[in-house]
Amino acid sequence: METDNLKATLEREFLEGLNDVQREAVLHDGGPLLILAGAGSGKTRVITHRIAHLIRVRDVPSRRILAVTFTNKAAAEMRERTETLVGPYGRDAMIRTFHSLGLQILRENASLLGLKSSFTVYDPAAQKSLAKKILKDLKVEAALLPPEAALNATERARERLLDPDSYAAETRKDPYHQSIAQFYREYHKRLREQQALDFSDLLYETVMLLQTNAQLLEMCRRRWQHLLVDEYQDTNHAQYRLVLLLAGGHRNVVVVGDDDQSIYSWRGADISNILNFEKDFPEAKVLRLEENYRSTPSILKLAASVIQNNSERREKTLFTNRPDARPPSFRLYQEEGEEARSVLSRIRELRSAGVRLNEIAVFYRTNAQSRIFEQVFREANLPHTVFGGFRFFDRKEIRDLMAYMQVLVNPLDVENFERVLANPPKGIGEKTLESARFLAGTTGIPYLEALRQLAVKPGFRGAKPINAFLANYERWTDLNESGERPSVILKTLIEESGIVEYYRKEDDPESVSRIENMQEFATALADYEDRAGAENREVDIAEFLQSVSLYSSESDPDLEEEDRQGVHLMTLHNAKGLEFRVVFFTGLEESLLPHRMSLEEGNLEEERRLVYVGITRAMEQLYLSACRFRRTGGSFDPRLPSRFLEEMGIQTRRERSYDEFDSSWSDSSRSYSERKVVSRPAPDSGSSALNLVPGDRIRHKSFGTGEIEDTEKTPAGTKLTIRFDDGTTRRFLDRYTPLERI
DNA sequence: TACGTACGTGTTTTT
DNA sequence: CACGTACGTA
Repeated sequence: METDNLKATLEREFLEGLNDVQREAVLHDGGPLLILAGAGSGKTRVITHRIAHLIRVRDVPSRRILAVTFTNKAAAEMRERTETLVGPYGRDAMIRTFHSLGLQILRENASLLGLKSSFTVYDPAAQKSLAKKILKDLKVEAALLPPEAALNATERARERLLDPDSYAAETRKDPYHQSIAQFYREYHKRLREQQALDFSDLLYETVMLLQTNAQLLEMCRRRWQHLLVDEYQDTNHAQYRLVLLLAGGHRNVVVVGDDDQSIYSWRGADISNILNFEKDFPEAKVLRLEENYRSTPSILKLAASVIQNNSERREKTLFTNRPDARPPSFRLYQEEGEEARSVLSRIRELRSAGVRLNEIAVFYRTNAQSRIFEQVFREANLPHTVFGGFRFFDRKEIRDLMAYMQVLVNPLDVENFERVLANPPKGIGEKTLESARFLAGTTGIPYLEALRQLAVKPGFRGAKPINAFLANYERWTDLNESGERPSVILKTLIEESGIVEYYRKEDDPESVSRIENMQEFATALADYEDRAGAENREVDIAEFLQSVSLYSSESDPDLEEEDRQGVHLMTLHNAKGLEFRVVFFTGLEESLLPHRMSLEEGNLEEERRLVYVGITRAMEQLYLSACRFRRTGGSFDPRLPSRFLEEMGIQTRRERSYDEFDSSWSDSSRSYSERKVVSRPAPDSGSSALNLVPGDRIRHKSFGTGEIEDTEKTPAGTKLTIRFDDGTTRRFLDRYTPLERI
């Protein structure tokens, strides 16, 4: 009786504040459920409340629940919010990313794959170094097939679950595609020889394992009786198959997503997974969450005006009952420095008006754009956090040390071995590495053994440094195998590898920070051990490296909370799933957004979704901006305002202040877009008429005199490369650049 | 042969 | 601007 009362109370608690559709989703009995959740419609809320409901009201043991997301950040948030609802009752719920789920299943069953559970997960650097060697061995010109392209193609194939044979079979017979097929075959072979997997393998091999091993599949289905998948619109084929496999028995699968927010097609995401859910599960119930709780009506309206231009989408209308606040605004700046300084001063105003800094975000399309904001904010002492750029674990000295640890765990890992042999420099160069590789490759002996044999080979001159290294390596291996604490091993490596001496150069502040980073790394590992120790878990190097490898490009797990202070700087891709009171959406320029590359790939609709994602992150205030000119690399190029601004009905003809814009825009966005008031800058206000050729002398009003070095016809006009007399080289589009012939 | 430096060249998004 | 390659020196 008492428990019934308790349950009723809990049930009410978990439904409180939810709308009818959200309640229906939480209460959904079982079986397949598709939730089409518009931006800001409370989907994370629905998922976490449903988990809470399952555990506390329906008595599902938390270890029977599996929730899958795409990013560690999202998983962490989901875990946190579940804990808020059910406290320790949710402790055993498995809330993870697809990749970490795969990794766990593979570790537990490595032997079924013919791998040791100590296998290595290659990071992009290791992948690339392996790819280069393979292409060289296959004698494929780098110009024909760059390593990145080869890797990209193989990863796409892997995501489609094509093994090298089926890939070769369906590949066109031109030399380019044949080279890729050949590459894929060799790449896969070498990864396995080196006891290594790459990111796409974590999904591919998991699917293969479950497909070929009925017993294991049955175990997984029994283990996870309820499956919840977030951001379903971003699943690739492998992830999709994984969901079908895991849900196959009980069919208790809830997927949540929004086709308008699919922004990862370039990573193999297939929007038809969400569009066809009802075909895969004909008995599926479909719910639509269309009430937005996040943004003001004018922000939502702006978002709708953009996204409605997409043709491939499920029509839906978001509405909100929130009161309107300050309408979104647009401002055009001269260059990115001005844009950044203006954002800074607006942030200062917001701060004095009581907005906390971590409620503010600055968005941009590419990571390179963060630089100017970091610089301006740093000079102004404005606290800020950059997401997704280079992080602690990406630093060279840290990666080097991780390679040292990695080869202690997996001596067959050639990529990390070569990194270790080359860093810090120890008298072992490219030629030696090549010989060892060749010896290992032709005789089939392990790389380490090849190195040993090379050192005693008559006539081989580079034996001394090899022997010195091997002696070190054996000592470190003994230390590891004697069960020494990982942090002690790391400290030993820092002291004995020569890495400190190498980086300790003169009074370079850079090298001081490198050495500090290494110490910090050792401390982080010691903390990790202590935390695991508190749970009575043994930590080995392999486990630590794994936990780091999956966090590679996200935030540093340790510095997380404290460092989250200040204004958030991030790419649009990083912004998905987050919300902020105030959003500065910067760099809305042609060739940046839509990005030139996407345009060439015919991916305009995805760029539009990116804009949609950006706009819908804003709760109260949204500031859009673009620049007339932008410095990229060495040159300073003119930019046109993004076509998406036109779609929003935003007037971009001349520079306007925020207030001017507010009054003219606020309530008439439609009529602007219908009249197409946006005009491009005059087609030619530059120097096209001069018909400049290499060798001509010119004068530029800002940069002085110089000589035309090169001209190149591009779709946008003729691109001039000018070498100025001060020695600098700059590139301009002739039609935008007034020049004087001298 | 190893390694540092000078130059030239191309530039999205990330688990 | 930052990375990768080509070259020159020890």
